[in-house]
Amino acid sequence: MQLPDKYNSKDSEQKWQEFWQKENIYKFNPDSKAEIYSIDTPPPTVSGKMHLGHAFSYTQQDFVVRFQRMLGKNIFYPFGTDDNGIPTERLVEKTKKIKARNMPRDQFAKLCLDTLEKELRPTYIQDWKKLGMSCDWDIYYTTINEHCQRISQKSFIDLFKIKRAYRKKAAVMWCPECQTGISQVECQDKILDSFFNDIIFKVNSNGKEEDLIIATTRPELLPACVAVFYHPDDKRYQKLKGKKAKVPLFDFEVPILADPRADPEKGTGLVMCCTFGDQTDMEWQKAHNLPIKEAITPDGKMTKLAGKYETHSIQTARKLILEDLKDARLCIGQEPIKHAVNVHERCGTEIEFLNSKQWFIKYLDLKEDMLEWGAKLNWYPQHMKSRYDHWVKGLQWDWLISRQRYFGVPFPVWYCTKCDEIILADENSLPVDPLKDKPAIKECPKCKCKEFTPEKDVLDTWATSSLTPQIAVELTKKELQNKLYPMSLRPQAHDIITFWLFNTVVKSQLHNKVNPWKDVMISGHVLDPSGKKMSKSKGNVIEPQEVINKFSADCLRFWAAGCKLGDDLPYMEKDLVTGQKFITKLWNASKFAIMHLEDYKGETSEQSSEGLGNSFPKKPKKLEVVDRWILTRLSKIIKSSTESFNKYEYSRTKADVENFFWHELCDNYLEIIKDRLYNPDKRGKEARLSAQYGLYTSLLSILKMMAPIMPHITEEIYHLHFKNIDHAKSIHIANWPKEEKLDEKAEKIGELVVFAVEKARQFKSEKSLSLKTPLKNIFLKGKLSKEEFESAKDDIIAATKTENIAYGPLKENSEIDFEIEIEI
RNA sequence: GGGCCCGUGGUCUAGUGGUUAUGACGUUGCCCUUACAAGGCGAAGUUCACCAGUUCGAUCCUGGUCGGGCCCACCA
Repeated sequence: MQLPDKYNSKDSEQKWQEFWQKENIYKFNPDSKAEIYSIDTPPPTVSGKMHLGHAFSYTQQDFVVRFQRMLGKNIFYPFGTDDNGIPTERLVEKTKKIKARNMPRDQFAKLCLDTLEKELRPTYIQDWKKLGMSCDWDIYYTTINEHCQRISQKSFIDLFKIKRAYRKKAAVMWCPECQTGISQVECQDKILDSFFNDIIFKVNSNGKEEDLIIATTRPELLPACVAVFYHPDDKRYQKLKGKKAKVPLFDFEVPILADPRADPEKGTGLVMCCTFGDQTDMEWQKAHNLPIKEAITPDGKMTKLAGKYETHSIQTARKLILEDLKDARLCIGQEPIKHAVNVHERCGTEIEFLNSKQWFIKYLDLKEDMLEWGAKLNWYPQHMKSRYDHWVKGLQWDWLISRQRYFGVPFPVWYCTKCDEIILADENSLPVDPLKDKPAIKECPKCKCKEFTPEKDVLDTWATSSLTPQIAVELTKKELQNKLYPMSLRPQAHDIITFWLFNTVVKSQLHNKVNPWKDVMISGHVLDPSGKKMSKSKGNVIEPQEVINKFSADCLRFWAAGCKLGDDLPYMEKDLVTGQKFITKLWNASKFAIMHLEDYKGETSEQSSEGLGNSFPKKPKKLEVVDRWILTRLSKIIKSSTESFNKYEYSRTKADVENFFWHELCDNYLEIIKDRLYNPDKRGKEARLSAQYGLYTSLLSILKMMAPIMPHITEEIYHLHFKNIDHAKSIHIANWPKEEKLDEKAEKIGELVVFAVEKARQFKSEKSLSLKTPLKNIFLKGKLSKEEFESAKDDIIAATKTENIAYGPLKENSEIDFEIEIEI
């Protein structure tokens, strides 16, 4: 067969992606009896572009899934998109130049849905297909569709029934930009420039008015000041006990109190407490039963408490108040500082604390259980577990699940207009939108009132996406669901262990008292060449589609397989070249092999009825020693690769197979068997058949072991020839190669052959001779017997192009295995 | 302040209680060898961050130092 000289990755990748889809190669088989391997695929957020980090971690999970599939398992590999919540809102607001809060909720929701449907989702999903992902694309969900809304609302109702969901007025973390409460996990640190301002409070001390200097970064909160604190051991301020301080500009008095949480080292050792400046302020408010003063409105403006500063923004009020303080000589110093503040991870706005009525999931009492749940998961790599533990130990808030937003899953809740009784939706009517729908009951069970107020809030997106195992599994028929859940694997990157992984475990345990999966595999991040995280704001982002266009998906995957699971990897374009070279080498070696296998039918021993490639050809009666050598080497590689893959160490499989293919198979084996392949008249038909068997078996095995990593090129080569004998519809549903009995003796002899071949090559290279230059004499010494040497003699002569070869024994106690002298 | 990870030829990395310490990219020499010249085959290059300890022996184990990254906390 005449094969094209070059492999065209662009055509090939598209061709095979279409083939896989058309032939349903990756389709989950609900009727199969095979062991099920189910994956809780991460649903990517549609509102962003796919970035290299996605490509990196999604291909890594795909390696594992493809391997499991070739082991013969029935793969349940769904694909979803996460498109509800603030990210979508922000994108739609930006592209359509509108504001959600200025239009009716259902109208805005419809706009979001339309935009998703028509503009965002189709091209987005296409990007994932181009990576060569082997998902069953028909098992599809979007976190905003009815299916997900129903499951999410049902989850809420169930949690309410077991008294885990509760509603309470409390101080919550608030984003003034998004105008919603947020949860602990959505906060991020940001270092900002600020000033530490020394402000004068007055205290009446024995009839005299004295100055108290208090340092603060937030003078705009003066109107909400409720107390002044000092440390109980701070000698300077003991005399202030029981006195009152007068707040500057606002001229009201607050108590001066002692509390160990006041740091004597910080500022002047005096601190003002305002509800709600930060978390300590809230603790003080509770501990000392201080009044609640709200200075800030939900949209980040000053309240009427601020007097003449009312309606100004926080920033402006800060500026104005400082100016006024300075004018009144009440601000006597400013020290520029850099300090970390909490910002909302979606928009970067500084977090405020606001008193409001919200829904929570009660779980702070479960910390011990959470640690146990985490310990029951199989973590790959193991050390990622500590991130989970660390997060659990640091939890301080119950999970705030209500969001004062527009596009999301609504709470299935109404309130009695008169008595505020909570009315849940009927479970059979889910999903509901309380803004449009009516509750099932006609009157309040408590007060008989007939009017209800709908809950306007929507659920936190994580309240829905933490249900992805149930969401995916419930897309199948009921009898299967127990087999699919708990799932086999959760793959994801390490940045969302505290968001998605943690929340999913919590929900699964609260609902079903089991972990949602057995294994978790955690991928690392892609860094820029200088080792920094890639992010839009830094402008160092590389788009995977560019990489695929310039190189190929297989190259990208080969690159992603080059680092250990969980490791971060700096992206350097030159590293993609390696994969391309590998593809070229694989193509050329296959071209050579297929050329010499054209007449090889292999007398297959058995054929699989299911079309799974397990019909290995019969072993020829006589196998040459070099062929037994390569097959033994191959078996060892198969064994180690299989073990590595089972432990999610795909990078090791890749490295082992790559090395075996290039340096053992191509550099040596192919060179050694050429003589037998090309010259059956000289070496005999049997010797040729033996070489063909070795060549066929080792190359097919290499292709199969590389198939999870480079699915396109391996499929292409498989179909060019190997399929005719191996009989699988696709290499990806062919059987993973099996190791065979090792032939230790042949392996030793093979080492001698390789030694001679490599030395001869080195000899010629050092003398600047062409590799085809004939050699006159080779004197070999080794610990092998004369007969053992003789069994490989013809192959050594042919591969080194030597006229005469002599062999002698090496001393028993010699430290080296072989010795060689070469004469030209 | 706490936790986790990491520090191996110029660059990125593999790895193990005893190896001539992987491999790739880069550098360099040679070779049109009947698979492979936008290629192949050779060669050079690493005191395995530093210091101490355990050990017959440490790049690998322990402790410390320095440096880098990530996460969490604080954030008046």
